[in-house]
Amino acid sequence: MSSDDTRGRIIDAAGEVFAEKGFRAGTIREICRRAGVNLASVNYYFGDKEHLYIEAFKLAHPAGPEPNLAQDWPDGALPNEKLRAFIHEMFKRLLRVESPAWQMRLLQREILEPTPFCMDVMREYFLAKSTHLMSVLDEVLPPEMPLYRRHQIGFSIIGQCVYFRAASPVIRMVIGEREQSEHHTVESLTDHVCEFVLAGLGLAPPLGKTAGDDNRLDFSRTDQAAAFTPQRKHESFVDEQEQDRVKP
Amino acid sequence: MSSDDTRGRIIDAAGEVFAEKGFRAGTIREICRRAGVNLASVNYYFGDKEHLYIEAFKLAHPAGPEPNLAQDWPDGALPNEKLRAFIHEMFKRLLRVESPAWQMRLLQREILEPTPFCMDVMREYFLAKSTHLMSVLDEVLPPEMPLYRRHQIGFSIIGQCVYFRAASPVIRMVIGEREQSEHHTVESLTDHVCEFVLAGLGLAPPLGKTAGDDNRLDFSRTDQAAAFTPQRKHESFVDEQEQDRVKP
DNA sequence: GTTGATTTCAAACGGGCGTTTAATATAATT
DNA sequence: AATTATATTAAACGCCCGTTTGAAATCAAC
Repeated sequence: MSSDDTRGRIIDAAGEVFAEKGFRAGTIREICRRAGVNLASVNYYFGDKEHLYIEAFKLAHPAGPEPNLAQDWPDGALPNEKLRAFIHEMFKRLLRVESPAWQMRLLQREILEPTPFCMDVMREYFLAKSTHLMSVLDEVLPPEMPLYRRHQIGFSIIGQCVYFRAASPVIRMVIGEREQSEHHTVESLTDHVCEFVLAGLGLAPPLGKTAGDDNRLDFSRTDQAAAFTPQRKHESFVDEQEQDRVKP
Repeated sequence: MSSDDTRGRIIDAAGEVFAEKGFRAGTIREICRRAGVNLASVNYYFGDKEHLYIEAFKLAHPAGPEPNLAQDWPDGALPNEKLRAFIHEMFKRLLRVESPAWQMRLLQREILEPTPFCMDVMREYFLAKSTHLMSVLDEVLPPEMPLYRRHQIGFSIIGQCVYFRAASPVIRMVIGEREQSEHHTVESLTDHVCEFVLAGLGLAPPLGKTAGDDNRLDFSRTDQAAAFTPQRKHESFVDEQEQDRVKP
């Protein structure tokens, strides 16, 4: 258990604070206050703020046993099952609210705004993650598809997952608090991204209406859509969510 | 023209600096240095740093003429053409390197880490953007699909676009500088996301291999109802390990 | 040219930050 | 018990920040 000694308590508190506010805005004073230790302890145990951040990040990086290794799969697993497991794991980590919730937030922060001193750990982590996803995609994508194209597809999948987490404040502005808490859960988002991605890859039926004859462009567009699409629903965008926190 | 007087030069410089470093890390001193004005000018013209940020953000928000209004479309435009135009416009704004490159970066920053004083402008902007995307999707998605599902699809599309920009440093770590500069251009990424999204919606052929039936599910003929059968919730083979890492 | 308002300027203020220090308390070793 | 090593503490240092100030410069109108 790392939260017994001073050093461990500092790292834990640092992880929380840095994940919440970032490296620069997260202050040593708050970290020490939260850890219940003296201000000078950080410099005593870690030298300076930067090295404390690195230590916290190293702890966050391999956070928990990385379960998604290629050889972990049962031999008979279908590609869509593997893909689903990958996305599910991603959302579980991104959205988890349990005790060590800060690890993924810290990682996410490094993705979107890298600090110069963690590049090596980051590269290692993402190479592993990407390689794993690529190995799954390889079973699905045609062999003649160029590598850059496979990469684009992989990042499209990861990007969707990360976005739902990273942009959640702005998403809440659009769909309202209720819809978000109800439908942007691990399970619901996993279902959605899986459906969308698998459809794009041809492993599941497409999400659009299948009115036409084949999956070519469908020409039954405007009339049908205008007739059946309830326009009211768009007004529910405005969705009476009001939290104002404005300053005087 | 805003860049002639002192006030305008300050706003321009503030936009750049805030877009690069964020509200907190961007200092008034650097802004004034870049604008070539005295340090006290910010407080003379704007009162304080926060109001300067708001002014810069207001200028960034309607950056350029917003071309993507629903009524702008030619009446005969197909849904996939509209979708492509939406994605293309998104990437053009996200990846542009021309003179006012900072507007979208500032907006992107507010998406991923909102400052409390721009919420209103943000909400207005994103409601408009989302409503527009939804109106396009409505022509494609079956009318009985619930609203939350449409929202998820919309955010999946936007999320892909934003991610390619926001995570570009980490993406570069994985694919290398050459592949990124060569294939992560506005046109190449527009092509990719369009293909992927349209395939997911059934407006284009899927990206996966279509030849063999080795491990591929066959959806050659599916009725519409099949598209909405919920995925199995619990994949038993998915990892169960949620333990925290314990330090030795 | 004088007056009066507006704009620029150099300098400083107070506060929060990361970091250091030197003294003290605790533990370990002999 | 005495001595050394280790850990904690309160206080301070120096730095950069946003902000303020009061005087100098610039401009406008008569």
